Amino acid sequence: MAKARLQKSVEDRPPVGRKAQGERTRHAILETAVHIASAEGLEGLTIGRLALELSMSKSGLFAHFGSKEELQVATVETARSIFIKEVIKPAFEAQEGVVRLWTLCDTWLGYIQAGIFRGGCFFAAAASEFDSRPGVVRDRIAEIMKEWLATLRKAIMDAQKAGHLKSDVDATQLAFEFNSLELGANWEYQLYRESRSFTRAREAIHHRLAAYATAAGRRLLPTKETEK
Amino acid sequence: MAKARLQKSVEDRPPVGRKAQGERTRHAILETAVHIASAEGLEGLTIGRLALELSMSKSGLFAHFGSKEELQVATVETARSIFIKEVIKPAFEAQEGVVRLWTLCDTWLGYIQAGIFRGGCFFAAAASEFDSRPGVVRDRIAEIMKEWLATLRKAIMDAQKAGHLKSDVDATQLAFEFNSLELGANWEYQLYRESRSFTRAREAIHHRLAAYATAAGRRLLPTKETEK
DNA sequence: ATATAAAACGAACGTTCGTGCTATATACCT
DNA sequence: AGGTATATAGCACGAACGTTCGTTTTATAT
Repeated sequence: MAKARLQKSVEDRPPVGRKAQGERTRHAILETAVHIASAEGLEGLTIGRLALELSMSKSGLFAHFGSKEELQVATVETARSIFIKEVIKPAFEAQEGVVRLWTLCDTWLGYIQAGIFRGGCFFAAAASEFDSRPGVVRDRIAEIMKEWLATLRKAIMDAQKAGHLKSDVDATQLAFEFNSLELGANWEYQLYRESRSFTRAREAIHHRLAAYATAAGRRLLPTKETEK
Repeated sequence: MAKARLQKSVEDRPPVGRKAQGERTRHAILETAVHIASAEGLEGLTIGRLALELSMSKSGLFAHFGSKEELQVATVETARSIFIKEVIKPAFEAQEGVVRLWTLCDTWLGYIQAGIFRGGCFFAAAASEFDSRPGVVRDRIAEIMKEWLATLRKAIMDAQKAGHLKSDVDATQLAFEFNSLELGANWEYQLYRESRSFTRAREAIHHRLAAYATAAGRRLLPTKETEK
């Protein structure tokens, strides 16, 4: 009785205690899983390989998930957190409007360039692997990508509302184009490892932003010299 | 004797004879392999599965290639032939210049839309699967993609030479952008199966062509109503 | 210090993978 | 007709796959 009450009060605190050990291991597993999966794919991510890399037993690792599919879903979820931390959050520290929109694209490219995931964009790889493989994994990936496209679209519309972009620009269309250019850069970079791919994508996006910007918006856009 | 002479005259005709039987089987295998691989990946393309689909024995099938890697390379090569037949050749029947350039992009999108490969663009899938997996398969894929980018780039430069596109347009940059938009459409379509993805890519490409075209080039560009 | 529940383990399951070896059937050449 | 290269099949292999099981270790709450 007293036990239950005490435990309850601790429940949402930083993970300490016997129950927390599992969570910590699980987290470590997923951290490794994300990087293997981004390079070798979510199917190439094998439980034996994962166990070996973490020097633990297959069965001990497996117990954390109950099935490979659940491991895959958990891995996707972990990748999403990383993506949010590395791309979304930094961009949302920028001022709403055309600056945030540019930062969003720029940071995306930066996160590929920095090699946050061993195999480039986790979701580009995962989407192309699972797009013709029905199931919960595919569904979750599709959801997350919709989320991302919506974020991009909203940033565009916010930039319009702020008077930085002309109002007759089709936000969905522009979001599609930006996303394509980013995926294109990722794709080319993974194949040829030339950083020019990123320059090209930045160039294309910047050019489009400058073309669609109002006078006010253009003043806020970084000049080419300012770009890193 | 008479028989032999007869055979020689037939040599380049549709394959007949005991040696030809192997070739025919091999061709049939690869035709099936390409479609499985485009959907399930070149690694997911398993010899057992392939044999089952063709109702022949694993070993009998295997004998045609000697190793899985060789089967994969041959599959990539087959996909290349199909791509050439379905995309490159039709475009090269169009007049050199901005029309051929547009046709090249339009046909590319059409070949995805038509579902020539079960899993969308074979090379988009293969590239993203093998980009972090060194070996001959990866190398061949990278070569073929360079080939495609070069074709796109040359079409752009030819359009410039023909006076259809402004000469200050950076052909490599534009080729990158067009390729990205196509890959983006393929990616989005595989996930959500909405044909709007193609409309968006066409819109973006067409818009760019119109912006970069000379007066002469603009006259040759299909109007939106003309587009299929 | 001891009871207890969570966490990790080792061994084995039945499949499927790619790859050999050996034998048989088929089609051509002399 | 007989010999020969080719094409396919049958069978077995070792390894790796995801998964299950019963047991042992570990950590904490009392």
